[in-house]
Order: sequence, then C-alpha cells, then structure tokens
Amino acid sequence: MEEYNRPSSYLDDPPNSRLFLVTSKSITEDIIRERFCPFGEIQDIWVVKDKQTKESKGVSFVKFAKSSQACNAMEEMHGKCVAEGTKPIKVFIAQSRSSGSHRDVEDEELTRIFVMIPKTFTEDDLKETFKTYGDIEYAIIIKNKSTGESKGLGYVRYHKPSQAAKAIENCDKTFRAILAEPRTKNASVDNDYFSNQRSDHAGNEPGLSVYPFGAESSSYTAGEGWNSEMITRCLMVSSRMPVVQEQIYSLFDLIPGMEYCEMQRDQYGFSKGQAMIRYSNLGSAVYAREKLNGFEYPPGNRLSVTFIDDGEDRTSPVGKMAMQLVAAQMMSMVWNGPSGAQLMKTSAGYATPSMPQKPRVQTDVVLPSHKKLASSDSVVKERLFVIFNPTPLPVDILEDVFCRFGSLVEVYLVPGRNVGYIKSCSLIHLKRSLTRGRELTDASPRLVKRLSDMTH
DNA sequence: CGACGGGACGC
DNA sequence: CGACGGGACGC
Repeated sequence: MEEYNRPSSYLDDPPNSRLFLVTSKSITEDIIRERFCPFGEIQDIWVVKDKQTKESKGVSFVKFAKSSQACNAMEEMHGKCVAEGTKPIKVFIAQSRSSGSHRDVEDEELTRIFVMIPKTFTEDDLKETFKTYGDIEYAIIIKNKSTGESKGLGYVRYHKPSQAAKAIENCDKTFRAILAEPRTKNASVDNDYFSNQRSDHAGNEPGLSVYPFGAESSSYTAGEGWNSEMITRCLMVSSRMPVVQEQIYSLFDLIPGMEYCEMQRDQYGFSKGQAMIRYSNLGSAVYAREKLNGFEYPPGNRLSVTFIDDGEDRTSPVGKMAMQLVAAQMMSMVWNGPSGAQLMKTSAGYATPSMPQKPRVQTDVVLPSHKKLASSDSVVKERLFVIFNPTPLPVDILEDVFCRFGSLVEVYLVPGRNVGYIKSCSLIHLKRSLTRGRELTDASPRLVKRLSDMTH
C-alpha cells in the first residue's frame, strides 16, 4: 500500500490532532493563531481559499502537536465568536485525510477508550486508574459471559474528548490505550422504535412495588445502548458541577412520568453530585436516559445518566420485548402531544418542590430558564431561521421556548409556510449539543427541524 | 451548509 | 519459566 514518510502535519499524526473550523470568510490565519495558540503547540494553520479570487472559503484546518490540545481547543472554542461582527465558529476534529469522509466527527467517537488490563482488575480498579485524566462516565470490563471472568480488556468512557486523549497520551503504555471504535450500530430497534412507531394507546405498566435501590450507588451497571443494558424505571444522574435538586427536577420532569427525584447527600448533608430519579414507567426512564445522558447541563457539564436497579427482574427475552414495546408506546405518546403525555403524569411526587408551571411546552430538549421578553423596539442583533415539520407550533409556545436562549424580541411565523424567524436583541446562545449531533436532528421532530444562524 | 495547500521523505 | 504482544462490546 501507500507509505507516508512525511511531516506529521501532512497526515493526522498523532490521530485526531487536527481541527476543522468553519468560520466567517473574513477570519484570517492570524486571528485563528491568536485564538488557538493558548491550547498548545500549533504545527500548521491552513485557511482554505478560492484558487482564483483568493477569498477564504470559511474553512480552515489547525494542526496541533497533540490530540489532547486539539480536543481542548475544540471544546473551548466551538461556538465562540473570534472577531467582532462575525458568526460563531464551529470546531470539529478533522476527518483524517485518508478517510475520504466529510461527516462531522462526533464526541461519541472521541470519548471512549479501549484498554488492556490485568485480568485481576475490577471495574472499580479500572475507574480508579483512569480517573486521573478526567471524570469517567463509566468503566466496564469485557468478561466471559458464562464464567464471568475478565478477558483483560476494558472500556472507559469520559465526558470530554480531551480527557480521553489525555488518558491515551499519558497512561502507562502497558495499558495500550487507544480510542475505542464506536459500537457497531445495529440501527435496529433503537431508531425504529424511537422514530417510526406510532401506536395509539399506552399499555399499562405492571404495577411496580417499592424501589429498593441498592444500598449504594454501586449497584448499577453503566453502559451504552439501552437495548443491551439493564433497563429499569430508576435512573442515577451524576454531575461534576454542583447542581441543585430543582435543576435536576425540572430537567427530568420534561419527560412525563417522573414520580421521584432526590439528590443524594452524604451523612453531613452535602450533595454527592448525584440524584436518583424514578419514573412511573419504563418507557419514560428509557427515554430520559436516551435523551439526557451526556447532555451538557449547565453547558460544559456533561450529565451522566444510568439505570439503577429497581428490584425488578426483566432479564427474560419476553421481558425485554415487553420493555421495547412499552418504550415504543411511550415515544409515540410523547411525540403525539401533551394530551397523551399528561396521562402519564402522576401526582406521586414527593421531596419535589413545586415548580413554575410550563403547561403546554412538551419537549425533550433541555431548556434554560424562562426569561422575560425584550421590548419590541429593541435593536435585533441576531435572527434564527426555524423550519417546522410538519407544521408550525403556536407562537406562545415558541416564545416560551426561545426566550430562554437570549433576549427575545419577537417570534414571527411566515403565514401559510412552515417557517419562521426568532428575533433577539442579544446573541442567541445555542449550546453545542443543539448545533451538532442528534440532539437537534432527532430530538424534537415536531418542534424544530433545523436551525441556522442568519445575521442580517 | 462546510473538507484538503505548500513543500518535502531518507536505507 | 517469564517476556512479549496482543485488541472489541449479548442481537
């Protein structure tokens, strides 16, 4: 095959050390250098320009010496405005030149490492060893299914790409840490159930008894892909940054069916950065886990959401199928509107402060707090273009949603069309998760199909 | 929407 | 015997 003996900036050597930037065309190499040099050793900056006109195409590549530097720069600079009057930049790890793909490299592919470990290692050992490089979302060991013995291989999922990169760069070589290949997407049940199923009534959940959570938070198995993991009505939410119960409550209450929410506290009453959530049914819990695990709340703080044992045995194949059915029915209820969803609400909540009512907004997108509208004569700084599918939502709903992202001036729907404009007199800060990846594309089919910044 | 230049490897 | 090197997730 081909051989490459070229400077490391030619290829992505080391892997994932090169950034792909999308910027306004006026952004120059000098501006990029100035804004990106704090993150590490820049080996190359290349602003792609039109061959004839020499005008920037609004695309640049920044090569760092290390992947962790590139990842950190990405995490810090994505969505930032680097020059007065220009649009926020997008920052991704560049696809390697040999791949030929131009698909965005997702955080999902950059946060999980694959390591070789002593057979004697427990998952706690694994966690302990690798937590020095960043907060671990979960650590699992591959085991022989029948004997349960370790195969000496493990996965560690971090919250941020820079943490995984640091682990790979700095951990002992004997671990042979590399980025894990994403698990083969057997796009099967997951997407099919969540996006296509439309059944019209919810099945009745078999009544659940009590909630004997494991004595400590250790009794849960963390993992990805709900179809292959323990599924329960109970979730454990972990946060690195301090969050208060009201925040967690309002977040998880966006999914109908929450009946219990409580922060975990130590014996002195200090928060352990974890909360337990219980839903009235499996579908809600599955959906909450699917949508909120890894969500940045507040921005920059990835929440970790895992199922914890609720004492039910659902290991039989029949039980699994039943769960999938329930989950599918839950999905359709959420997406078919509030009327169905309200049926799922229970009044069983306790230890839960009463929250301001948001009667009509039903979305799985996590929203910042409600803010007052700006006066209608304010100068419009930024506009969002919103495409609805299948039809626009009521203006009052849109106001309720979009006032949270900036200083909202006006929601305008183009009469007779499925599009509208959101005007704001402040910069509208859409989180990373809303401008890339599936949070936006499949989160809320009824609400926002696509957003793009348009400055006029 | 928003993706690949200039210059050079080294027994 | 010990060092080396190897390496993948229940659908």
